[in-house]
Amino acid sequence: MADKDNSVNMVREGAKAAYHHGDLRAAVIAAGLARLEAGDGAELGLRALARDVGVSATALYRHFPDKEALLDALADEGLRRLGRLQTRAWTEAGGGAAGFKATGIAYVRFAHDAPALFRLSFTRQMPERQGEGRDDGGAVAYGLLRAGVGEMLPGAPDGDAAALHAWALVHGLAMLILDRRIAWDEDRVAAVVGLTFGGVG
Amino acid sequence: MADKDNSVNMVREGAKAAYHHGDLRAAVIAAGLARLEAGDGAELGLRALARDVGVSATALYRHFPDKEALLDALADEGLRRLGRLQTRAWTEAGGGAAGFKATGIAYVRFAHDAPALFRLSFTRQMPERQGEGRDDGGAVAYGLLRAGVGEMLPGAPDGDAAALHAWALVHGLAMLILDRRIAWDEDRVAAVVGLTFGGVG
DNA sequence: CTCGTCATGTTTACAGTGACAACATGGCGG
DNA sequence: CCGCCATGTTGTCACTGTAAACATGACGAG
Repeated sequence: MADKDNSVNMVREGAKAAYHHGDLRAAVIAAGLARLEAGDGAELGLRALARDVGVSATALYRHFPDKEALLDALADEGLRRLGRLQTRAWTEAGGGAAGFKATGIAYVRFAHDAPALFRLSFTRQMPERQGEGRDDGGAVAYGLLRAGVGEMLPGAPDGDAAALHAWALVHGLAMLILDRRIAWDEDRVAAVVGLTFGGVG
Repeated sequence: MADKDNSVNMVREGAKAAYHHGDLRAAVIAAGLARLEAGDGAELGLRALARDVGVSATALYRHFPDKEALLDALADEGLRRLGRLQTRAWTEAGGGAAGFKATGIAYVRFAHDAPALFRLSFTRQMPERQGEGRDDGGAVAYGLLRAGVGEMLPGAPDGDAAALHAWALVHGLAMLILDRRIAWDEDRVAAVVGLTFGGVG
């Protein structure tokens, strides 16, 4: 009658299940992403996450030192996806001014489409040793941004400021939309982004 | 020896303490702000907050339906402070282009100076009934922004887009700084903000 | 084949959290 | 004087992240 205890036990139903999972970690990350994609306020606790995979909660500690590390892994995957979306938008628009603008819009759209993942990805604070060889998933996104700015404004007096300006603009739009300060409206976003990113749309 | 139990009891030391606090709620909010100002990752739990005020944890439920409501109150105060800082920056700079720019910089500086409070203020999602007479603390800030844009660009083709553009820019900068994506550097911020807000600095 | 090793997963347990119900306190109006 | 009732307290619950001890089974050495 161990009913009142705060057990972390999971109920194994299928006798099929092997003792070792094969590739937990990957499975956990997948489950986490799925949970993030389903609902903005999706709460992902260790127990819930572990149950999704069909494993006991503490098993996750064999693959992540603590919950923070798990969230970091999810965040990194989020940045990776964002980078992919941006590169695709760039190429599909044929590069140049239109491509650069498309990149910015893709950034905001990603935030709108996957709010929880976007928020998680950027809310996670950068590690303290940030100077050196950061190989964050976000590196792709930022590299693309710099490249875009370089192509857009070859002789800009302050390329750095311009790049930061563009980034801050789309990031701000994304955040304001996520926090429901403003409503999602692709045309409006395009108009605002066009003010800085140039291009006619 | 009720030592192992998960009691919510607080240890009253002074016999001085009156049974009724007088003005809890205000005291709780003050304590919450103090806790937010001390450290970025300041954790504010009900028990800790209640202990600061010298009251039992569940007493807070007499003044706030739940923790969310408490956080909402703190968030509102944060927006209110932000609005005050912006108006002051505006007047101190003498209005006009310089004042508008100062307003933007004040926004980012506030985020840097009170990171936890800023984040809390904007992370709190707007209530669903957002259309009508929102009397959020943020109303001041946005009104100021619109006024600034109106003064700056009287005949702008798309004043709405310009206002949103300015807001998103400073909000994005603030968020990127909070999440340590970029470092706080007032000169750099001023340069970036100057690109949109005009003014020579 | 048998055995030991070792990564992986499970049990049990603990301290902490937000929240609710039942009870205590004491100021204020009839 | 007395009872009402807003305010504060005690006890308890379900839940969380996490650590320690234990179980399982794949795999290489003798």
